[in-house]
Amino acid sequence: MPANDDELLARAIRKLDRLVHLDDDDHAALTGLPFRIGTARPGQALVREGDETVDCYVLLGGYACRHKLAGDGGRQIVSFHVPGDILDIQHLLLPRADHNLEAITELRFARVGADALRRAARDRPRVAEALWRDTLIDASIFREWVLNVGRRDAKARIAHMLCEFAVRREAAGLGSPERFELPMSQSHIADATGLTPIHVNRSLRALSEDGVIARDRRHVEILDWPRMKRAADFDPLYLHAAA
Amino acid sequence: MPANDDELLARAIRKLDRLVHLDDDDHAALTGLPFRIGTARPGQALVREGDETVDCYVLLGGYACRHKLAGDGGRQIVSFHVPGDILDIQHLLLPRADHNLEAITELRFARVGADALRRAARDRPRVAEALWRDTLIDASIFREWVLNVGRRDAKARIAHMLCEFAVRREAAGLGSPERFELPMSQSHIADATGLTPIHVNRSLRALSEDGVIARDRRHVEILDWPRMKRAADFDPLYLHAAA
DNA sequence: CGTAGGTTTGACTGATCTCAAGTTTGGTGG
DNA sequence: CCACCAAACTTGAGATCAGTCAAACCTACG
Repeated sequence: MPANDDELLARAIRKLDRLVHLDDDDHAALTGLPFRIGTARPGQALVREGDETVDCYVLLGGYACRHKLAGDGGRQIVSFHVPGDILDIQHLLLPRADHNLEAITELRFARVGADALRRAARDRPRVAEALWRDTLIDASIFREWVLNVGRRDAKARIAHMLCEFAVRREAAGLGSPERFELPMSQSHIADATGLTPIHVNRSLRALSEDGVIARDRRHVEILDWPRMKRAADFDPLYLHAAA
Repeated sequence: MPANDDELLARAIRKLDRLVHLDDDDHAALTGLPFRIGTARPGQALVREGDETVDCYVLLGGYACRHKLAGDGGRQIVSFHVPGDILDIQHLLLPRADHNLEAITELRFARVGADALRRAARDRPRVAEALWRDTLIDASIFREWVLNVGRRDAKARIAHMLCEFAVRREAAGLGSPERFELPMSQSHIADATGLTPIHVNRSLRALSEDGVIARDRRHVEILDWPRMKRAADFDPLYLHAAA
């Protein structure tokens, strides 16, 4: 496991490097960016809808989500995030946040000034391209979520969310996709899938009874990956090998 | 109304100019891009999921949508498009299409080579920024759609879709948002909102009976815009003044 | 006209929600 | 180490929104 913040940040940059090959100067431009380390408690909001945007966040440790609120108080999570993810890149170019950014677990992150990052992107086309590409993959994931919430039944929706999470956390170097600990509560899963926590609970049990997953506390084991993919209607094309 | 293809293309470029101010050289770089005019019939696919990406499309006339298919055959429309929209910008940087692009009405469009457009973006930071910004607004709209489909009931979902369409077509210079013709069938609306066509029909009737809209064939009139916004839980912040 | 696609209506079914009540879990302080 | 508490999880019963199946009815267009 990476030991310190610098090494964790270097990982995030390597991730960008995988999206678009960066040369030494590009690397230098990114590693030279000033940043401040911050932490957050579970449930704490980092960015609120309507906020003016000042910083981007690089997740160093812990899990976070982005969500929006409906007028009737209903909450919709639009994405989950794992360490190494760069959050709120969209705020480099959009003046106001259109959604909330919230810690799920204890969080450690680096704040990078949006101005400085925007300047790096202006000066170095490949840096801009890598960041842009990252946001395009983000958008592809949102499209898949629209499909997930709009056209799949409860069991498939939840299974799909689990598949995506398993694959993305593996890509982030957090271990095997076959068995892992879920950082989010069943309420989080409900808000991500457009269901109620009660129905999430029942659907998770149904998936266990089907024999595709096993659960123990918040640990999930995917017993039969091909069958799980079928149950989830999961095809990782939409992740564009970001994961 | 604009008379010819060149004028229609100039409109699309002016739209980018509104996102990020472009100088004369930027304009020249864009207007100098080679393009081919194409047309499509209603229902015709322009891009299919899995396709290698070669071109971007600028919508000159008619309406289009992007959609994804679930394993069980269910279809989810993830966005509607009006003349002036640049489609498939994401394919500048992603090698394979993760969704389908389809004509709703008779369509007229310009195909621009992805290579040429990518080169323009590399050479001219402001061009890249404008295109990037356009894709970020796209992503914001997808987030709102996740919320729409995940957390609003049928009436609100449909009302929200109508509000967005009304605002965007007005922004594209296609006339008043108070009264307009819907290019899409009730099946299209169903696929966009995650409902069945039958329930869309009933919900549209309910909206009429509530007195917030009036319908005649495919014409829609929004009788009371403040009440409509409330019924739709519509707040245009997420459009980031793209519309 | 005749046909195909789109719209409308009705009756019934079913997935998911709501309300309500336990139970387990993990953390905190004595 | 134990008692307590809040949060999360689990289960049950009944209600409801939206889906399914089936059949007319438009309406545009060849």
